[in-house]
Amino acid sequence: MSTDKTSADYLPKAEDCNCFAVRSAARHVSQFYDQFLMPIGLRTTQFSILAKLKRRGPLTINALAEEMVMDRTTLGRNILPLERDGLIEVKPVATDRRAKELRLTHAGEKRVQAGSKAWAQAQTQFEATFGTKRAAELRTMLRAVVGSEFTPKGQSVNL
Amino acid sequence: MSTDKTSADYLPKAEDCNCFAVRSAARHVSQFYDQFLMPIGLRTTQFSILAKLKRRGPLTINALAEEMVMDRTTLGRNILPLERDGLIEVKPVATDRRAKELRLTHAGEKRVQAGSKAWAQAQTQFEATFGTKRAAELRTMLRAVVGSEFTPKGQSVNL
DNA sequence: TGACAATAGGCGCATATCCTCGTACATAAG
DNA sequence: CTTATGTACGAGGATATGCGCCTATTGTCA
Repeated sequence: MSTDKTSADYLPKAEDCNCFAVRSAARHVSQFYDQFLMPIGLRTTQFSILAKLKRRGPLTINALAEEMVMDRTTLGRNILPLERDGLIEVKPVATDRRAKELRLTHAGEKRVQAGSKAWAQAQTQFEATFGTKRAAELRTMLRAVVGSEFTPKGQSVNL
Repeated sequence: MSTDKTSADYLPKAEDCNCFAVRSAARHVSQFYDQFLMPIGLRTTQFSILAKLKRRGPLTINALAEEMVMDRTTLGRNILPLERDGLIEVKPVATDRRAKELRLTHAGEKRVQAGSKAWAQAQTQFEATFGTKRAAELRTMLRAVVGSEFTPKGQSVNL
């Protein structure tokens, strides 16, 4: 009788939602890793940033944000506490006065060092429970997710 | 020659980190689903909350938080905009004056209805790209992650 | 019944996340 | 050289996330 009969009133279950699944898992895992990094004085996000800088060397905000699969403005804020605490330096790029280069300081290097040990403990304990092989499979899947372009909502990707 | 030689200075790669993997994927997927829900006036988290309430019926903050794999205080804040916009009602429980019951309003029901359609589009498009079967496998793995108790850092769970 | 542990939430603090709009600089077209 | 377009960030606004500390209430046990 009512007007809505096309799609009915389907109510998505949380178990079916890919978004909810990955978000809730992210919360769960983040809390776990955070417990190991907290004594070091780092959050998981901060450790990720520092470790990435350590590996890649100095990067601009845009470049780093893209690697982190993170919004540019998000990264811009996330580096503030790191800069405040003297773990990174932010310097303008000589060849392009718009850009800013992020570079690990000596203190930052030491913090990464300490964080790496804490991270290794978390990682080991995680995989002891979840399984090393399974964890590798999970990461492979998640990488595929990140690499996927779902063509947001503009339907076609025509430019 | 330096003093540190026990654990060497291993630097974790981002590709190996389970935490980074799930967090970056969560950001990526969240942004995608958000684009569909934005016209409805909902974030993914908000939609999750409303949909859960629709399914489970009225719940207390603690009960809902546990189902959402979310910190109690986080949920307590997340419901504020929903309450402000009249999508949910917050009432004290008669039998326990400490507890508060969250209940969908009529407007909330309609919003969930609209959100469900947007969600279905996002879900469909996600799985069209990522694969329905693969997505199901991924969710299964993520559920397992959430269900895992990694015995945080107190080693043993003795109480 | 009175002390005490346990439970339900609130609040402040700090970060994380992304969007929109605006600014400074760079590059290509004319 | 001037203008149009594109790029790198910043600021503001709003929600998301979790920890530690605090209050109110409930349940328990001597």
